[in-house]
Amino acid sequence: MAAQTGRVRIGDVARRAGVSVGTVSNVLNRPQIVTEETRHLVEAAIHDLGFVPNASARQLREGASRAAGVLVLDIANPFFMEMARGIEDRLIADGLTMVLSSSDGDPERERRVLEQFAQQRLRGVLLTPSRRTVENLGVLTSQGTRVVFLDHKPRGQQFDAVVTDDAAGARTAVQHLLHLGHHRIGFINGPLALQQCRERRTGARRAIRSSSAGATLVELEIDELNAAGGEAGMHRLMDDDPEVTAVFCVNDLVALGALRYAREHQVRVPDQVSVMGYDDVTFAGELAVPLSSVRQPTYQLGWQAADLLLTPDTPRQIVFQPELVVRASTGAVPAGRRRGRTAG
Amino acid sequence: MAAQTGRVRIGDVARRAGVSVGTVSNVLNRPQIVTEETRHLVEAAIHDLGFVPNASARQLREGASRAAGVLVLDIANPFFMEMARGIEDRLIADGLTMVLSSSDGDPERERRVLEQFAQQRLRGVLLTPSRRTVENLGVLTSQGTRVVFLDHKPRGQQFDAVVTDDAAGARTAVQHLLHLGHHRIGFINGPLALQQCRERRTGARRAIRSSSAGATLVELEIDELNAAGGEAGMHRLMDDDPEVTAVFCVNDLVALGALRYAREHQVRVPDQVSVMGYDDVTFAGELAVPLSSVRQPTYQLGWQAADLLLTPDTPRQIVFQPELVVRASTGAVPAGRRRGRTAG
DNA sequence: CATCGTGCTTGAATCCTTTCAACGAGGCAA
DNA sequence: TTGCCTCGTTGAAAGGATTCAAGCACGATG
Repeated sequence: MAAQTGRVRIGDVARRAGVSVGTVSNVLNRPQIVTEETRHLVEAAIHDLGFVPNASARQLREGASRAAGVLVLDIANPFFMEMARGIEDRLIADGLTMVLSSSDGDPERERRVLEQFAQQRLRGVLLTPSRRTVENLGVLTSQGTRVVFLDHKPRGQQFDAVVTDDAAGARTAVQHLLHLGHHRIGFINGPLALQQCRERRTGARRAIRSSSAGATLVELEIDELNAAGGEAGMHRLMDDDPEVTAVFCVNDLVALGALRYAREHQVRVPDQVSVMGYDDVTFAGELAVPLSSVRQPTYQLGWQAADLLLTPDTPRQIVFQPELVVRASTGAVPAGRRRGRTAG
Repeated sequence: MAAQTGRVRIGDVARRAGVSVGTVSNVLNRPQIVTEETRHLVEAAIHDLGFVPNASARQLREGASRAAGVLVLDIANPFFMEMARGIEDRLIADGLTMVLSSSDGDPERERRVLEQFAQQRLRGVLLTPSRRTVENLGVLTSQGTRVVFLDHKPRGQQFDAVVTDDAAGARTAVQHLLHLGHHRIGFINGPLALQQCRERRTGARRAIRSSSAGATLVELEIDELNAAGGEAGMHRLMDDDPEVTAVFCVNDLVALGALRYAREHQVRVPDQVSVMGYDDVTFAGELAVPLSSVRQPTYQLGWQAADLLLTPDTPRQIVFQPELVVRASTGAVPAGRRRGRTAG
């Protein structure tokens, strides 16, 4: 490649190879219809000049870009990144790129990102919704951009979606705690603006309601779905309601924080308090107290969602079932707290 | 916003507002030079028609996109995502978007991504290099795209870079183990194609060489920088060299795997073997055996790198110093193994 | 009343690639 | 030799926003 700094256009390549621009374009996009000889000529010219096609011009002409957008709630959460991996692998198979962004659960930020996506005329958008997502969606749909919901979907709407049954997962989690004999259960939940938080609440409540012995769910809402939030939540919970013997955390990062609080305040898990997470991230099994959790087929979820985006005539909604993973962080109710045996 | 499905162009807006396309463009890009009255007129038309500017057309004309590219080694590693957060926050301040991609340490994949970046005429690219990065860089530099190296830089080259002194970090880590009395130290390293792996090896070796009592570094290379790799590496190490009393892992995910292996094979940490990580990711302190590690100012690293990209006349290279974090996974040499006391 | 200035608006030119109807060359059949 | 086909190549048009020199209107000044 010659030391070529200036802008090299397709016309320069054509001139150098002694062919027309149309032919160069053909070499780039439909090499099979070009004579081998011509092709070599053009390829040599491209190489010599260091030509790199201008994606903007191509997109402008083609009307759509060769990328799909992905908007997740939290880029630092390994759960979403595992999902992104599944998405990217599927996209690459069709020669598409992934544009990844994070809303941090902030509707305004979400709006900005979706606006960007719309301006880019992406081939499609995959997103994990927050409460106001549907309003923000207008910019995309008005451009005819396909949208697939990831992990959750807006209630009662007919969008394409690949989801796990969060209500069922949360229900299973709380049922697990009930089976262990707990009857006063804390629930450290995130902002209810998030679909997943609402769904998981629904499931948790459902489990409580259908328990034969009357049990209580002590609900709590934290601002940020991370370890710091979990720590703060556990703090409030332990202070406000010392009767709680088990805590269900809305995800594993939050549970991580809850466990941290317990360790630092000499609350033994699970002897004094059981703790349950959600998502079953990589390190859940490796913690000081291996964390009981609810597993989702994360990679599959992403892969399927991308697949749905690329093959429009498949079924519209795919639901995965989550799976309970029991480890050491959940156990029987402490002796002194068992129902009916308090005091004596 | 009217239900407007077809493609709306800037000309349509102009016609509807009764002004020229130039004026609409001015409203979009330099609202301050347009009369308030005209501006309102145009904004109303934009809203009514549901107009969304076409980014491709804009970029084509402007010659560069309003985004910067970020290429990391592993999208699933919380360390890199924390860095990405720093980058994005800095970019947003200048109205830029972040395009995030992952090379998985695969030079061929890296090449493809950089090619994509080049075609997109990005405002700049931030990347964590693998060995062959410099060769792959040609496509970018020929387009005049600014490049800033992240976390590591190619040896002996004059590129813009924001790095931590990895050699120093690894040296500190191994010195810590030496101070504890270990003299046969395992080193589970990743592919030497990765700059960071080479640097850390350099530091580790340096520490060994300058130890007064002759100590040995037992080096081992694994294919993948993740927990599975760490588990396999620990396995090989324990089998091949039972004399090893301490293991330095090239990063925390690898250390996670090493700890997992130890737990599953009844190797007590740190009583029988000390384990040391690198990066100090979120959960390092919360593991079954809290992990000693080396902390980098991760978020700052990303933020500074983006800042360097955006303000070209600042110093060319910024070096952060890493910091030793001692936790429970490292301890004194087991009694029976102490130097000079073996057997009796 | 004429002239000059100020400041907003105009619209043609430009950015670069893809597409496709039209063209031309060469082979084959009549 | 002429006509017809096939197959590869050509080149002009299209795609949509930005830019900037030129135009215009209106108010102020001499």
